[in-house]
Amino acid sequence: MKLMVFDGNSILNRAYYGIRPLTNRDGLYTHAVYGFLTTLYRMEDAETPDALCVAFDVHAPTFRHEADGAYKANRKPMPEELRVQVPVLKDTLDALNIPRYELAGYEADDLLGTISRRCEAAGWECVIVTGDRDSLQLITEHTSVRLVSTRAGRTLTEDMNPATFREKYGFPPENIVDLKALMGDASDNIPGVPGVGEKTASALIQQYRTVREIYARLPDIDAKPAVIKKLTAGADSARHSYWLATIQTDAPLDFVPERNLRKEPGPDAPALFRKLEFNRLMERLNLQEAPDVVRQAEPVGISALTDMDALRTARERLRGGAVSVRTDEALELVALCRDGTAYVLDRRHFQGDGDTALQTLFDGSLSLLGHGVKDIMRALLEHGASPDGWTDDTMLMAYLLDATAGQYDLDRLCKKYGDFTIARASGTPDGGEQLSLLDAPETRYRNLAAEAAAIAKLRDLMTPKLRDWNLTELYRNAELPLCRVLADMERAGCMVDRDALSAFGELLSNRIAEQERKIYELAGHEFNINSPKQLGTVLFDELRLPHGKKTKTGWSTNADVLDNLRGESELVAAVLDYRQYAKLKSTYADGLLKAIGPNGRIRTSFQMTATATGRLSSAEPNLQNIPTRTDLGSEIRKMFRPSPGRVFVDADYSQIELRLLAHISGDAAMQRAFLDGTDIHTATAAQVFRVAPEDVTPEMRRHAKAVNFGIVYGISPFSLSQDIGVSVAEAKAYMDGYFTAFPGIRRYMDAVIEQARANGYVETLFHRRRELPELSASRHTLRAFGERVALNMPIQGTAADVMKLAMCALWRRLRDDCPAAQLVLQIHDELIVECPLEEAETVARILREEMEGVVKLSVPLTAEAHWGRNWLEAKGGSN
DNA sequence: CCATTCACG
DNA sequence: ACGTACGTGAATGGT
Repeated sequence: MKLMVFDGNSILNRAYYGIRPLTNRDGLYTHAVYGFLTTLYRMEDAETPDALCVAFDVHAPTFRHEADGAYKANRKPMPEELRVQVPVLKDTLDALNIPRYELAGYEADDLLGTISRRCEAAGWECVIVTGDRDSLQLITEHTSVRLVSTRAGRTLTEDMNPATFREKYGFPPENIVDLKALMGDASDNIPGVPGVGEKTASALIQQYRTVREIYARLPDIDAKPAVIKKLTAGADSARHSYWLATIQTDAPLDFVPERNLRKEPGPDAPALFRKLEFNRLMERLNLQEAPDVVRQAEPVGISALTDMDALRTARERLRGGAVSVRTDEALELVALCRDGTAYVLDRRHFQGDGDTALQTLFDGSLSLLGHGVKDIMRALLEHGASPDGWTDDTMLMAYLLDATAGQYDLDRLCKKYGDFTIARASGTPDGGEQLSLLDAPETRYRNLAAEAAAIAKLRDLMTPKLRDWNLTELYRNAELPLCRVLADMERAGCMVDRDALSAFGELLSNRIAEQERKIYELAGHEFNINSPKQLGTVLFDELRLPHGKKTKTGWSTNADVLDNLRGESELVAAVLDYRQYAKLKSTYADGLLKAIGPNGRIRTSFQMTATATGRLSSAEPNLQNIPTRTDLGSEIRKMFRPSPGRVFVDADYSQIELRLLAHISGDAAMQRAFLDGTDIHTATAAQVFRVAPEDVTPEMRRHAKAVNFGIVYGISPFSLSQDIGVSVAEAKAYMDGYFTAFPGIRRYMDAVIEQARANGYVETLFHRRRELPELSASRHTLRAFGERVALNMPIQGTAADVMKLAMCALWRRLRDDCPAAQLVLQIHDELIVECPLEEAETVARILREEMEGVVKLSVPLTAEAHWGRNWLEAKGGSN
C-alpha cells in the first residue's frame, strides 16, 4: 500500500508564485488553490497511491520558536492574496474528502516526518510531495520525496529516493541535517557554524557523515586550521542548529494510514467548484451539481386553460404585470407565467377554435416577455393573434451580452447568468428540444411553465447587465422592435419564378455535362470533379501541374489557385467553368426550387443571434448570397419577382463602412472626401498616388479600392499584394501612402487595438460589444486574428446597428404612409421593398429618407434607390 | 462531423 | 519565425 502526503503550505506557495493572479466573479483569489489541485491530481496520476492526505503548518508558535526566538523570525508575512486562499484550500480538501492534518506546536515538516514513519511502521510506502528540500532528510527505502519546482511557469518534479539522493549529494539522506547544522539556513534563520559555508560543510559531511563524528575527531579532522577554529568556536551553535533542522518523526498526531484511503468527492464539492469557477477540474473529476430545489425556477401553481371563460379570466388576471411566455414551435402549447402562477393553453382542447383561443389570449393587452420573440410573433401572426405587447426577449439580451456564445438555449443561459436550473418534471436534462411527444401532457405543461418562469428570472438577471454596458438603447430601439419587422418580412417571403428557375437548371445541366466530358477526356479517365482530393490527384500528380497553397488535407484546388493555372491546361479552365455551373445548379437552381412554397414564394429565416458583429444572417434558404457578380449568376436575380402589379424597390447604402470609418476615426481628410461628395476610391487614389483626381487611372482607382477594403479588414501588405497582384513592397508602399494621406486612420487603428487589449472587448458606436479573448492568446496567429477583428468589428457592427435602426424606422413609416408596401429582404447594406407599381417612386423616396436620416454623423450617409420588375432590374438602376 | 469550396456583403 | 482580410450559409465529399 502506498500513501501520498502533500506539504500543504509549500505546494500552495509554489502554485501562488507560479501562476498569474486570478479571481473568480466575486473577486476571490483562487489561482493558488487551482494550482495546488492540478499539482495534486497530476501527482496522483503519476503515483496512483492508495491513500492521500495533506499536512499544514499552524500559525501558532512551534516548539522551535519557543526554544529559539530568532527561528524563522526573518520570514516575510504571506501576501494577502495568498493568505486568503489558505482557508479556501482547506475547505476544498474537506469537500473532496481528502484528509488534512495540522497540529499546534508543529510544522508541516514534522507532520510529514511523523506520517512517513507511521506508514513505514504499518508496512506502507510513503511519498512526500513538497517544494521544500528540508524534507529530503526523511528519505528512506520506503519513503521517497517528490520535489516540486516551477520554472518559467512550468511545474517540474524530481523524484528523490535514497539512490537519486546519494547520486546528487554524495551522502545518505539523513545527513542533510548534519549539513544544515554546519552551513545553517539563512531563510529559516538557522545559524549553523559561523564562517562555514556550503562548500566547506558539504566537503566535511561527505567525508565524515555526521556532526557528531566531526566533533568527536576534532581537532584531527582533514580541514584547514581556520576551519577547525571556526568549528571549535561554533560547537554550541552547530548542536543547536542540528536540533532546529531535525524534523520530528514522533509528533502526537492522531494518524493511521488506513483512514486516508482515497474517497469520492463529497456532496458539497460541485457547488464549491462552481463558485470557484474551476470548470476544467469539475469536468475532469466528473463533478455534477445536484439540482438545488431552492435555486430552481419553478412556478408554484399551474392551471390548464380548457375553455374560453378560463382563457378570458386568465388574461384579465395576467394583465398589468410582466408575463413570461414559452411555447412549442407550432404554438399548440403556450405557457404563460406571472409571479409564480402559470397558465397553459393547449390549443388541441379547442378543436376548430384554436385560433380564436390564441386571439383571445394574445389581444395586445398583455405585457409579454419571451425567448426568441421574432419566431413567436411570426407564429402569432400566422394564427391571426396580436403580435403586440412584447417588452423583452431573453435571447436577444443574451446575444447583446455575448455575441460569440453561439448557443442561446434557455438552460445554458440559466446556468451562465443565474447559476440555476430549470425544474423540469422529465424530458431531456439538457433541455434542447425538451418537449417529447412521449411525455404525458401534464408533464409537458409543467416543463413549459417552468421554462416560462425561468425566462422571467433571466430577464431580471440580464437587465442590469445591459444597462451597465450601455446596451439598453440598442436593445430597445433596434433589436427588440426588429422582431416585428423581421416577422413580417419572413411571413411575406419573396416570389420566385419556378418555371424560369427550372429551365435555368436544365441549361446548367447541359453545360455541366459538356464540361464533364471535356474534363474526363483531358484527364484520360473519369473521376469525381466535386472531390477536391480526386481533382488534386489529377491536377498535381497525373498532370504534374505546379501546386500553390496547401490546405490542412492537401494541395488547394480553389479558384484562386486554378486561375493561376489557367494557362497550363485546358482542363483547368474547364474545371473552373464546371464549378461555376455546378454551384449555380446545386445551391441556387435546385436549392431554391426546393424552397419554393405552394404560394410560389420562398420564405427565409432571418437569424438575429448568429453573427459576432451584429449583422443578421439568412438561412433555409440563405437569401443573402444570391449571385450577382457574374452575368450568368445574375440570371437568378431575374427570377426573384414581386407579385403581379407590384414592383421591387431596392435601396443600398453607398460605402457605409468607409463612411463609418471616416466618422469613427475622425480622420479629417477622409471626412472631407465624403463631404465633398467625390468618389471615395478615386479620392483615395489621388491622395495615395499624389495626383489630381482627374489624373487617376482606372488601375490606380482599382488599387485604391482594394486598399480601402483591406483597411476595414485589418489587412497586411502581403494579403493586399495577393489581392491586387503586385509585389509585397509595392503593396506596403500603397499602405504607407494611405496612412500618410489619412493619418487619423492609423491613429484610430492603433487606439482601437490598444483599447481592445486593455478592455478585452471592442464595441460599436451604439455599444454593441464583442469580447476578444484572442488578444491575450499566446499563439501569434490567433493574436493577430484578434487584432484584425478588433479593427473590423466596430465598423461592420456599427453598419449593422445603423441598418437595424433604419429598418425599424422604415417599417413604422411604411405602416403609416404606405401600408401596401412590404419589406421583403435585407442584405446587410441593402433593403428590398415590394409595393404597388404606382407607389414605386414614393417608396423609393421613403427608403432613401429613412436610411439616410437614421443617424446624424460627421459625414453624410447616402442611399441609392431603384425599382424594377425583378431583383436584377431593381438593383441595376434602370429607373 | 469536419474540411473544402464558393455564393454574398 | 510565422502566416497572412472581416462576416455569413449551403453543398459536397470523406472519415
